[in-house]
Amino acid sequence: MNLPIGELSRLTGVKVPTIRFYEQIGLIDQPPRTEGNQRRYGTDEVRRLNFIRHARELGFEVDDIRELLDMSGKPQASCHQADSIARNHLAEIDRRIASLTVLRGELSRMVDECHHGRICDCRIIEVLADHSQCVADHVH
Amino acid sequence: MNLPIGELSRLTGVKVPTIRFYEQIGLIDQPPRTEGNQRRYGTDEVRRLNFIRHARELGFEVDDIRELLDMSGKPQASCHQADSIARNHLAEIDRRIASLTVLRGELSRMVDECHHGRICDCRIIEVLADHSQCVADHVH
DNA sequence: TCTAGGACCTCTAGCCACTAGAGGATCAAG
DNA sequence: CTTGATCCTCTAGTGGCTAGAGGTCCTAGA
Repeated sequence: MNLPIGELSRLTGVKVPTIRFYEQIGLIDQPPRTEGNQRRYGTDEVRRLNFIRHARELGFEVDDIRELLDMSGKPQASCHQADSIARNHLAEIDRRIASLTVLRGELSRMVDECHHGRICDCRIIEVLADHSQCVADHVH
Repeated sequence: MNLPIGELSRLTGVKVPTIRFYEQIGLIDQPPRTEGNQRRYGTDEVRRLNFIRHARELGFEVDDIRELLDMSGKPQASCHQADSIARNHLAEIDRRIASLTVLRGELSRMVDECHHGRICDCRIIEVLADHSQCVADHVH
């Protein structure tokens, strides 16, 4: 216990400036300070910060994490809301994967059709300059 | 020709403030102005802005677009560089899809395991609070 | 007890690609 | 000539940090 910020950082894998940032936006509480004004943390903060890191790694936004943290502090409440946050996030990830996959298709077609000649014959530049052409080709 | 910015916006699908922003960062040239200081555009800007929009839709970054625009103005040059920009971008998209897919797997497992009870029994909260547990379960 | 240097502090600014809004000027149709 | 839609500049905000300046504190070794 009584960890300085660097130690907390090492234990949780969250960078020192990021911890201070999380404090600033109210994601973690202001910890007690030494007489010389340095932050000192306990094991609660380690848990909380780990929770935050896991959630960030799973792509949750800070506002979602705020709610999830609130919930984790009310063990008797229904987990309906947590479920709904997670499901929405999952749907969002699905949307992103879908749109990146469409993108990937177009890009890869573009790259495949480039015959490494001059700019004036280059499909990459051509497609960018006239996207409708590209779409038309594709439909055909 | 001699289009006001709103008209250019309608023709290209790029919002008015975004056009001004592109001018500010030097992606498009400063156009001539009326006596009353309003921007007037010609067909060149329509083409250029369409190019930019297509490239943005394909997820290219502004710096890449800058280079691609430069190239499209040098039709006799080799398209090697354009090809390389596009290939790098494709690789980046692949990386993003891969990491989102891993994420999707974890999230969907979490959501599936939630039995809609109380927070204290909720897998979603549990996984976030102790990620190692989750990974261990998965490996097992 | 002193000192060195690593860790800490606050504050500001920057990243990307825009978006929003205030407060005012201009343009074109009727 | 009036009206109201469009235009202008400027500043600030978005998200989630990251970087750097300029300074203070803590602690281990001499």
